Amino acid sequence: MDPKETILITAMKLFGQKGFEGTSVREIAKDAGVNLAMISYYFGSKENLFENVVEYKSSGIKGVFAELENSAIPQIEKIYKIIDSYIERMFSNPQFHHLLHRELSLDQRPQMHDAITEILLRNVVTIKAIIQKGIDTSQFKTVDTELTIATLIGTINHLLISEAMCRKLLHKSKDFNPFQSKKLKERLSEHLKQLMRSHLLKNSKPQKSKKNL
Amino acid sequence: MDPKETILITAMKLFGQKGFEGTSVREIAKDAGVNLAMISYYFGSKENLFENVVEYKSSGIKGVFAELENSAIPQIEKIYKIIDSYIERMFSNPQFHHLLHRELSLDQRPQMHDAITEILLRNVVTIKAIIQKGIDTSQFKTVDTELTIATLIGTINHLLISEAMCRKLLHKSKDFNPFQSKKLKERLSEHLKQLMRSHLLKNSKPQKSKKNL
DNA sequence: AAAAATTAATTAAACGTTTGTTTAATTTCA
DNA sequence: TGAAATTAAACAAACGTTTAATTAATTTTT
Repeated sequence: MDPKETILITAMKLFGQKGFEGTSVREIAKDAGVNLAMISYYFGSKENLFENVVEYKSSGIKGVFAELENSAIPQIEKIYKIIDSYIERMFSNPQFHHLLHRELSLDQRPQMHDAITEILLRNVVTIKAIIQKGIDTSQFKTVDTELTIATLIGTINHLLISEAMCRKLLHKSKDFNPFQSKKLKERLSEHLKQLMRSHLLKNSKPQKSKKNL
Repeated sequence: MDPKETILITAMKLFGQKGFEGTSVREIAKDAGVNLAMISYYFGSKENLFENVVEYKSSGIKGVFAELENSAIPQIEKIYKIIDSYIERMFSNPQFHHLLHRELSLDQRPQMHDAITEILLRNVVTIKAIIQKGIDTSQFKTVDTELTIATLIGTINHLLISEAMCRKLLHKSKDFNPFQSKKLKERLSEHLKQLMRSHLLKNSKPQKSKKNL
């Protein structure tokens, strides 16, 4: 395989697990099975490798909600799709999300903050427009759109902070692997949809789920 | 001042800003105005200093909700108090929260994960009991209590991840300091209370705020 | 209460490793 | 033959920690 890409993937894994300062270039080289000097040869410096990792991994994250904005379905259903899309994406690579959040919370490389916030907030404009349209067309109550978005993303994120905390919060045993649990994703989806129905819809009947089928 | 405490406070500040691996003991010593060897003398090792920092800073965080549990006020008002208490606490020391979350997301010192989750989830049992009692006494709808807690804490946390992202999410200019903004705390409090009203209360009329006074 | 003895606190210097990066030589491939 | 890729070795700097010597504070003895 392309050694450059191997380095990127390995670096992403180790930076995610151990942090930037906690990972040595020797470790990356060894794990990737390439010579130490190859990293400087391809990327110049450790910091530049890091920037390349972020760029490489984020290039796959597209603005998938743009088409949703002008779709004909009810606004609340667009919210449902956004919820499921976010859950899917964030659960599919928790380590990369750790890396991004960790970097944002550090004062070490502030020049990267803009790039990372851009990645994390890539779809916020679209979501905001969808909620606002819901309000304008009287489908939704008047809510704080920006903080509603914080609630959506923040709830998902809170479960992804660490496996240990997620397990403790949900009272699960050690053999429960939260980040790979399909059940948890479905439970989270249910919760967020119910939450957003109550929060956004004007005549929000407590729409019961599977229980009374 | 007591040099031991000076070291703890300085270490907490630098670990919060630059991470554990990103901070050298020489830096801590210099910033604290003590000799380098004093850190080993008092704390034995850098890692032990880190554990002492977490212990030192978290000893102040008490379970203030215990008394609330058996209070006579409506359950939803207990939720209000919890919301304001969490906002106040988390906004009062964002850096320490960064430190805790960062440590949890790392594989570096897993022996600390239990201690940190204990700190972060210290009041979860109480909150859960309050929501559950609300459900049992028919004040609240049937909700996912655990994920409701994730929503509460996760929403606040999402705004605290970084000043840069918070500003971008709220479309504020660079001179806006989110972590010290009283207005933002009030706005967040309003949002979460409205959210929890809709989510929890059975007959949730859109209870308007200041706007129509 | 003063002097001596003992413990604690503080210091500068050095320890051996590990760090990110570079060099210069070698191999690979077109 | 020549450019690109890969290697082992070396670089200086920074790292956490320890040492041994010195000063400060406390306790014990007279």
